[in-house]
Amino acid sequence: MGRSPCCSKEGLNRGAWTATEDKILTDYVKIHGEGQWRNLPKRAGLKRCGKSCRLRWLNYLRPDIKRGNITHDEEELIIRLHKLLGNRWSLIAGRLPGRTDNEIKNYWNTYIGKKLQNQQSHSLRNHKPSNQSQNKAKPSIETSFRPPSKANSNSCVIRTKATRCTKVCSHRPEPQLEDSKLSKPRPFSLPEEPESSEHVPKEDNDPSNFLIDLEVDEIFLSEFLNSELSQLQPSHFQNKGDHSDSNTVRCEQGQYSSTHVTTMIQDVDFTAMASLMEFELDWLQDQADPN
DNA sequence: AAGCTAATCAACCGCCCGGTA
DNA sequence: CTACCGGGCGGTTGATTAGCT
Repeated sequence: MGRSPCCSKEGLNRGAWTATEDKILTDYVKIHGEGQWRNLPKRAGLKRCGKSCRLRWLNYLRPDIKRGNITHDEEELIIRLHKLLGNRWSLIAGRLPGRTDNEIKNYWNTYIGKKLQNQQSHSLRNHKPSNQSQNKAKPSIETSFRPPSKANSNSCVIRTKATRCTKVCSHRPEPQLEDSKLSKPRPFSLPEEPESSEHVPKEDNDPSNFLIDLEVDEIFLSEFLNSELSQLQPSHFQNKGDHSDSNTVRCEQGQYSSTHVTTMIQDVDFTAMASLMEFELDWLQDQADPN
């Protein structure tokens, strides 16, 4: 039994949103708030699917959307979060204020993934490892990256052709124009040596300072996943029903869905995790009350 | 200058999940 | 327990744009 479609597609506008549609949607959400997306188009007088309205609002019209290029620090954070969370774009976006999952996903698929691919192929050329060592290689961020299908056919090909990224702007103030269409960010070239970040000054209000708390998260999550979960029964790692793994967190070899983690949390020995929790709680307290 | 190619990213699609009646 | 609804998510598509020849 299939689901009923979210809306009748007949007579609805598709494709790019017009300024008028944007205004109608923005005005409506400002007055009535988010939610009830299915009914929103009818009530607001938009010839759009409710899902489309939600997406437009979340990815483009929300007032807290951060426009402009992804900074070097944000990129680092994305890479590290992706290492932890895999393609959980919404979770990753949750740690990057003002960035949307769609934006991060696109950014990953274009810049970062490509860069990592290039780095990988570069090291492969340099080291030429044996097949055996290749097969036993630990899954990494590089191998977990999957480029868009269009690029699949030649995903192993190293693009030597220059791209159109000619603007070097690793850290610059983003334009804040009224018309978001006019301020549409254009691509920028990634630094050749991402490790050197000395040219990127840190500001106090720089959201990329989230890197700091990521240190805690990463330690905590890694300890949690790697130590406690490894002691659990294999049954814990089975997906419930025949659902796909769309809601799972990939962490090296294991996959854990949020519900499984909940189940596992119920089963683990909490005293064994006390020190980890204390560490996290201390840190949280420090954040809440620095004095 | 024109045509071609590749990159970008907003938008779409389909599936899944949680809540509820 | 089941069906349905609303919403969210990740993967994919395609129009637009920019760079190259």
